[in-house]
Amino acid sequence: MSDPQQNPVRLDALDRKILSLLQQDASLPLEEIAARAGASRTPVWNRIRRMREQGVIRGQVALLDAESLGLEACFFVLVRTTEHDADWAGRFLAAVRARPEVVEAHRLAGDIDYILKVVVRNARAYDRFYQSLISEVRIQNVTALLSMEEMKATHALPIPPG
Amino acid sequence: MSDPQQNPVRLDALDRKILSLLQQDASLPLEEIAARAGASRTPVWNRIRRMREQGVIRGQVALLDAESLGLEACFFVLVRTTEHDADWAGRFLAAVRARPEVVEAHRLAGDIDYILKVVVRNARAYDRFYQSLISEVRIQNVTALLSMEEMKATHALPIPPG
DNA sequence: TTTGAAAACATCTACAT
DNA sequence: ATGTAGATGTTTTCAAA
Repeated sequence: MSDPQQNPVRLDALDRKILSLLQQDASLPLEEIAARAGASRTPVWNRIRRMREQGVIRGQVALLDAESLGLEACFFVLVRTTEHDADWAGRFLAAVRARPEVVEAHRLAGDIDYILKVVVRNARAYDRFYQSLISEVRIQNVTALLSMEEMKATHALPIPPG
Repeated sequence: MSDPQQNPVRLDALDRKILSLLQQDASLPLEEIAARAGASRTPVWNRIRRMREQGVIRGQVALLDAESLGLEACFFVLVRTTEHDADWAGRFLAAVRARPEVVEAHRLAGDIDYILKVVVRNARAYDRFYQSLISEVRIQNVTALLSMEEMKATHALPIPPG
């Protein structure tokens, strides 16, 4: 937690194995993680602590089921703007950060300026979001891509080999 | 875990408060969650157990820092295909599921057929992924959107009010 | 809902390898 | 740097009030 992303940290095979287990299931007891990683508690625990301090492990969260929460619609929103000054960008950033239905937002290279991932109850809720967003910041062009089926979704990053 | 997404489960305000806390930080002690939710341990614990059984809570994972792992590039890949038969779709699904660098894949409504989110070390690694994918399944047209900046990224779903 | 208490677990230390 | 072992405090889990 102390050292947020001080870039490529050196990780050995045991570190990577531990990370791989933890990002699949962080509720495993330490002893189980140690067993599966082929080591014993103390070294595994020391590595976990070190990786937390280094910021490699950012935290631990519960994953919820969108459908159980009544969140049945997911849109990817492609945004083009004519305005590229810092003031506009700041207001757009604030608008996006303030809306919990925007679960992801990226600034892009190339001809589309931004992509958003928006999770809402239904199409009507998306429209409310959209109207609210364009009333707050001027946007040249918006294309909404509606997800019909989540084929794959993981929170596990691909851990590169050494 | 027993009852995967049996759709809109009834949740009261306390359930939602608990979920909101857990999806921000699942390492909080039960007592802390109870205190912040304004209840005591046992009822909170019973609700957490119930929501796990109902599949509202899908699990608990560690979140890793992409940069620390040397994963500096993120692409959104827009895929168009001419082939819409079940066989092609099955092979595409298998190809996508087999590749850990694809962290998300959706089948879309409309003129673009699929969107993928791909996390890799750099542009060269993306090109390897791309070459490998198109050698495995025929694809009509691919547009890759390169993320220059992750403006927002959360694993927390927006929890709708009652 | 609260309290209390048993069992499981994480955490840290010390020592040996 | 890793393993073993154990001490300590915390947390989960469950029973009972």
